Amino acid sequence: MSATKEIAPKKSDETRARILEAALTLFRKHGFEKTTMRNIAREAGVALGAAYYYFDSKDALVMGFYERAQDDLSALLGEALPKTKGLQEKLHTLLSIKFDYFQPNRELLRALSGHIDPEHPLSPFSEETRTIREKDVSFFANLVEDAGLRIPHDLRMHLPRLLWMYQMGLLLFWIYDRSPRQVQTKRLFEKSLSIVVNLIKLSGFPLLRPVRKIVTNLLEIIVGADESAVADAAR
Amino acid sequence: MSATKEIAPKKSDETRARILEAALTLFRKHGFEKTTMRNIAREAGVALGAAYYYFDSKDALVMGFYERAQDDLSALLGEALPKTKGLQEKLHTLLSIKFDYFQPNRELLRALSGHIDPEHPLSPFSEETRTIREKDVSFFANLVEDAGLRIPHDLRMHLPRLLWMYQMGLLLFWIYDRSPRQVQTKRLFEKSLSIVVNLIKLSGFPLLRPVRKIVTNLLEIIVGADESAVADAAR
DNA sequence: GTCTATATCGGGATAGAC
DNA sequence: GTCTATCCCGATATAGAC
Repeated sequence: MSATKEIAPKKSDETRARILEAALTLFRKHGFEKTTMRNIAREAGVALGAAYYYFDSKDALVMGFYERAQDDLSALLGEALPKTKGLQEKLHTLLSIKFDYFQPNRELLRALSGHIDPEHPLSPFSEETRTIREKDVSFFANLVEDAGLRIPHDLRMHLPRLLWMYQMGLLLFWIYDRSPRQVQTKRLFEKSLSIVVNLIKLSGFPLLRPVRKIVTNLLEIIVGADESAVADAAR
Repeated sequence: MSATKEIAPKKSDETRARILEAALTLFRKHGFEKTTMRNIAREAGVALGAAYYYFDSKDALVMGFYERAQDDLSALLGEALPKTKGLQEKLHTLLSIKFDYFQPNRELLRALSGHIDPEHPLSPFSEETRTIREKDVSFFANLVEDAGLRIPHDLRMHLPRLLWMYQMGLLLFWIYDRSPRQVQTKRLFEKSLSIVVNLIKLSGFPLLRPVRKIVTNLLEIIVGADESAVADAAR
């Protein structure tokens, strides 16, 4: 009978949600920097200490935002992707959905884009965001799988991560795109996407083998650095 | 007689230098975040107000560091580069000198690497750092000039900026390289440099014209975005 | 113009009472 | 779980010594 643990998390989990909601509202309205924890607490109708009780820091609120976005996007993608065919269409759909989803929070993302240091908890490369990142990479892995292309093994093993980085690059460009309705990003997106897809399709072409080797060699140095850093951290 | 203006700026310009020096020392010793303006003032043997008299903010101290680095590097490069021959050797020398110069401040640079937003004064892409950046790009322009290669016009006009971005990428990788003596960066550097140089040398090869077009097209979208942003800011 | 001393404020974060 | 009080620090301002 006391299944309150799993079934009814209503208790004052709702307070937490209210605080997060208040924070996001204010972030969107006045920007991240200008929004103070005091404002957030007031907007949510709690005391400052209460806000800190639920979220260890202002950054923890951002983490809450990341997690919610991941959940929402997971649902949206799971819905839309199965209806698509081919690598290009799938990638186009995935990225379009992300752009649409993050549109209202573009300014917030800009304020957060400074977190590039893998040591920083909010960095897209940090240990703290690892599960989010890996889930995100897995979308690309599934997408490549479902596209059903024949891709050389050496490239294939890096492809999900590579596409994830392509996505991050596009998002970064988009965040700082000051053209009217981010049409520049749109242009870059369309143009680069077909190049990327063509490169992947061509990658099995025997003549391109040396080129592929050069690319995968570079990749291995970069990823290798990543892995030894992880090994480092584990010690 | 009263040529104090140009000849003897010793007055208490020296104080300014001392404050900057104190700041850098503390940044190196305790990191950027943990160093307070109060500490800096104390280390320099002046009052807090004096520190703010010379530097409007903690960030202004960083700007001072950038400017000094630019001056120092300008001298070092002007000394070393004329003794080199060929694109590869020149690029290798330039980048090696930068790595060596920044080595003691690697941690500081890591703390600053978050300034990626072109709106932020300390960003390498900001208006405030424009002259520094342009001077830096001009090193690459001269270097390409002096290497005396025949390079297609469409690529040549983008090349200095492109090489500058290559440099920034390497520096970024280096800043976060956790391998023993940044040997990973060393590997990436050697390997990528010869690829870059070979690509440039091959760029005039007629068969590669379509490839070059693809690259320059993408570049123009990206740079175009940059320029319209500048035009935007001017309005 | 150069600098000290000090007071004040805003905001992130914490301690401890209830 | 929630609130009040408090601390720390960056930043600003002011009054005044030299």
